[in-house]
Amino acid sequence: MLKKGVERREVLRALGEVFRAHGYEGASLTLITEATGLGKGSLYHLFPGGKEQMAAEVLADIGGWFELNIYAPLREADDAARAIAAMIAGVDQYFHSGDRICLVGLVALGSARDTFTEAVDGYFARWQAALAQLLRRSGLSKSQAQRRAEDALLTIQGALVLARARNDAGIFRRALSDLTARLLAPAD
Amino acid sequence: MLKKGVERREVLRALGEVFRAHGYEGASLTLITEATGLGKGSLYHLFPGGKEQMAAEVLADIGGWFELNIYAPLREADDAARAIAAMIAGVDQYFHSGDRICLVGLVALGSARDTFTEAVDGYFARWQAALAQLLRRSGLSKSQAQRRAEDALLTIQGALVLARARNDAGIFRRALSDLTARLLAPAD
DNA sequence: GACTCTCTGTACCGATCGGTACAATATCCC
DNA sequence: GGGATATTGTACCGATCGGTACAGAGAGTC
Repeated sequence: MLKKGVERREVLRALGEVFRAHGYEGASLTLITEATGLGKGSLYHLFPGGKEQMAAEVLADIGGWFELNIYAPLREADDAARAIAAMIAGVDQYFHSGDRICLVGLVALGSARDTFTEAVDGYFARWQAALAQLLRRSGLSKSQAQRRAEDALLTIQGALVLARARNDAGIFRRALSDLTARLLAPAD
Repeated sequence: MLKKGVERREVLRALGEVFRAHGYEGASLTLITEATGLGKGSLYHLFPGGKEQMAAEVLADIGGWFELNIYAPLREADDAARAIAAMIAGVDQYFHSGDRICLVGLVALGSARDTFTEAVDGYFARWQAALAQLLRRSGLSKSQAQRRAEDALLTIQGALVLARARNDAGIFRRALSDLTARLLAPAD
């Protein structure tokens, strides 16, 4: 029998990696059973809603991780430089320095976006809001803060795409480094 | 009978839109026949290599478009500001101001990347080389030029992802505008 | 040990997948 | 018009898709 809380989290992690590797459409139940070590019986017992529920929970789990490790620290910080460094470090860790892509970005590009609109939009919306809020506290105007936060998110996503396309994780590391400087620059 | 050159190009355009909308794995032959108006018979007559050949030719076609409309002008330009403005205008046109995603980026994120490594890598490599070459001629160091070109590509890709994720094409337009300024800035 | 209730492996479902075979139909050249 | 060739629609292939049914194994309780 499952130790409910613990095991489910591990299953979600494995599910996340399958969806990351093959996309929502490409992640067949065969691949999923292999990656999780769970047969269809267990899978549909855990997720009666099938593949859609699995993906939804994975996205929610990712959202939870970012809420805890990225957004909340951003909101609560009083030292902007330190908070931004922490965010960059967290992002670097989460994406394995560019070796791991962003599932939310992948879903956003595919046709599964329509099924998970809210999760996808919310992921970026909350991130941008938390970051913009910090930048605003550090002296930027509202619109400048929002624009700069937008730039940060798009840079991270683009760096992940390009790093994977060119199979060069260095692209991601360089982008994060440049981004840090850009976020900390004085208002222009 | 097909007027070979003309019709094939139109078929490739339709194929491109299907792959853009559903990804490589998600683009079923049913969707393809609907989008192209061609039955399986015609499809496999035109592309004996099946789906893989279709995608390969679509990617090659895209590469050709960028070669002609983006890379070559970049290489041949002598006025950097004008050339960069032209590139941005071309990109804005191609991606319908943020309403259309980049198929190469989408393929890069999916598991189909391994099948089309060369096309995906080449698309970005040629772009970066052409842009870096121009920036170098305009006075930047080799490494600065390369880094700045890399930043340009990643910004465009990220803007497309974020614009689609948040369903806000304005993100793409703002990113292109900022990018223009960043590309034209003096060496730092 | 018997009674629950949770969990899981297996067989199976209809639908659809990418791809093939091929006869029928156009279109071309002469 | 006839013969060659290019193109197409349709039927069909085995494999796999996501999902369901259900019997039985496993664990917890008394």
